[in-house]
Amino acid sequence: MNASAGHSDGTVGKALDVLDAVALFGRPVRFSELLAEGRWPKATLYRLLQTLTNQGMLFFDADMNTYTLGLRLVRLAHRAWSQTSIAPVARPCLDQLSELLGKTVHLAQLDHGQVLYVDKRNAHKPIEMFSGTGKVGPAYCTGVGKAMLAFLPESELQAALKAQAYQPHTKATHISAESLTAELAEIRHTGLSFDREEHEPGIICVAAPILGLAGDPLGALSVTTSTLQHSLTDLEALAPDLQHTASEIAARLQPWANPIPAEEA
Amino acid sequence: MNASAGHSDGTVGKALDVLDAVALFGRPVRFSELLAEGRWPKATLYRLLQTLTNQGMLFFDADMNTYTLGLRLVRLAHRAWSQTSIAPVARPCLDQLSELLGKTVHLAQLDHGQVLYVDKRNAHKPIEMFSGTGKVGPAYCTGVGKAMLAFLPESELQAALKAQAYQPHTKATHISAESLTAELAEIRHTGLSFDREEHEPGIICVAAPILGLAGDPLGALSVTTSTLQHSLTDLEALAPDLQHTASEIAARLQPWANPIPAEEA
DNA sequence: AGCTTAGGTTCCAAATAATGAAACCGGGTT
DNA sequence: AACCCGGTTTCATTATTTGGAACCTAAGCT
Repeated sequence: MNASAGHSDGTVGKALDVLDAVALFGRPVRFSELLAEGRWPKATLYRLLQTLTNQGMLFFDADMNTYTLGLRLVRLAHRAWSQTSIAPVARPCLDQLSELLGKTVHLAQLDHGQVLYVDKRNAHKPIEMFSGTGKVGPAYCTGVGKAMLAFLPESELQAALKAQAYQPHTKATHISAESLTAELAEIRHTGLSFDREEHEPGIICVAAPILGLAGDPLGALSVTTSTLQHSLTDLEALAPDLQHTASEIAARLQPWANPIPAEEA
Repeated sequence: MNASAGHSDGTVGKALDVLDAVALFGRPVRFSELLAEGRWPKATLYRLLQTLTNQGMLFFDADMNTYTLGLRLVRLAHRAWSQTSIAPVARPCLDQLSELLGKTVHLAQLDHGQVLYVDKRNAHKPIEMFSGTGKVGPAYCTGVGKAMLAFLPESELQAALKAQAYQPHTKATHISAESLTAELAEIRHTGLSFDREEHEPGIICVAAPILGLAGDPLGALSVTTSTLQHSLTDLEALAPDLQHTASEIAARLQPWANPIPAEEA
């Protein structure tokens, strides 16, 4: 019945919940810390952790008595990354764009109506690490999100629109599918999408979709800044570079679009 | 009773095996393709896939009737990556070294006696994508592998030595724990490890370990080239740069090594 | 059409694995 | 010594998993 991200089916579900819990801590966790969440009985949690550790999904540091995400997961990570993400292909383009503009650049994909950030470059600073990438965000109130929604085929768009939360993060946030749809039409025309402080006050961005052969959105690219530093007009001036990079990425993605395995063991 | 295979404990184990199987395909997989592996009975595989899909670890494309790695996995993957892999921390250092030397550079970690490549930079070419990273290789016949083995504490070393396959990939490959152990002693002295065409004919490399506070191997760094372009002596000349970068990475890793949470939820 | 096959899906009783309260350890503290 | 705390193990009970076989379809073939 409960379809939300909870305790739905089976042992596997619970095990994965534990995995999530460990991941969520973002640092080595002690057994008791997880137990304190009160989500699992002692013995059950213990066995679950043991199983996951045996399986290499978790790593147990015997010295500290702590659990961390395991190397098997890292291995899966690479596979997941290179299979479901356009990031590896887009990387050089992102580098280039980032260097050219010297601003914060995001690369995102759409998944089940939500935005998944798959890569990022920070303004000049000596490359902050993975911050942001892997995070999931809303589609209806972000530049990249809207850029992708705008080019979704009708059936998928409807599903995606339904999946949005329409929470008023700021005064500018779209709070209904209707107002959003109106803007999407415009985005479809210009091929450009703006975040006008719709997600966070003071934060604005321009985004462009990365389109496949069939005009379907493969991903989106954005440049983010704050109202303190730039205006929307400033951002609009960056559009050509953005769109150029977007189409370059699209071009690199072409061959991959075909069903060509082409991989050795 | 069944303790032979080592894995396959419980339902979770099987589910994760299925996950691996899907990941291994490297492309959308049909139910029947997985079934054809003969590893699971029909109904069982079906339910496992369903569970994993419900859990978001797999994504099911209803049009094509295919399974792919799911969003939840991708999210976990990123966490795993940034938490248990030294790659994010080492990234800028790798960039620097790669630019300095203009050669192929590898970053690896040890996983159950095997080498896991976690990052890579290719010679000058505009950065070939993720090729290699995420791959697992042998420790006994690679530069990075030996570099890490050499600094393993005795007990772990014994376990790791046993885990090696000692397959004679080339004429230079170590084919026994004894000859390998002898070289490891030398590596421990010099802090430098060579691959003298032990894995692939014509391919040589220098590697240096990345050592933690306790002298334990956190990972290893290598520069690879071919005998057509360079000699071992050429590579030896790069040692200082290699080792400098290795210790720089080690230094960046330090704070993480200490049991300092110092982070809010 | 009729007949057959292949890819998926569902049933159900038996076999198995998960469960969790409670007991148990080992080592610090009071 | 008695007590607590974090972690580990036991064990009878319970619920889930299991997988052979039957069952759908939607193609393919004669």
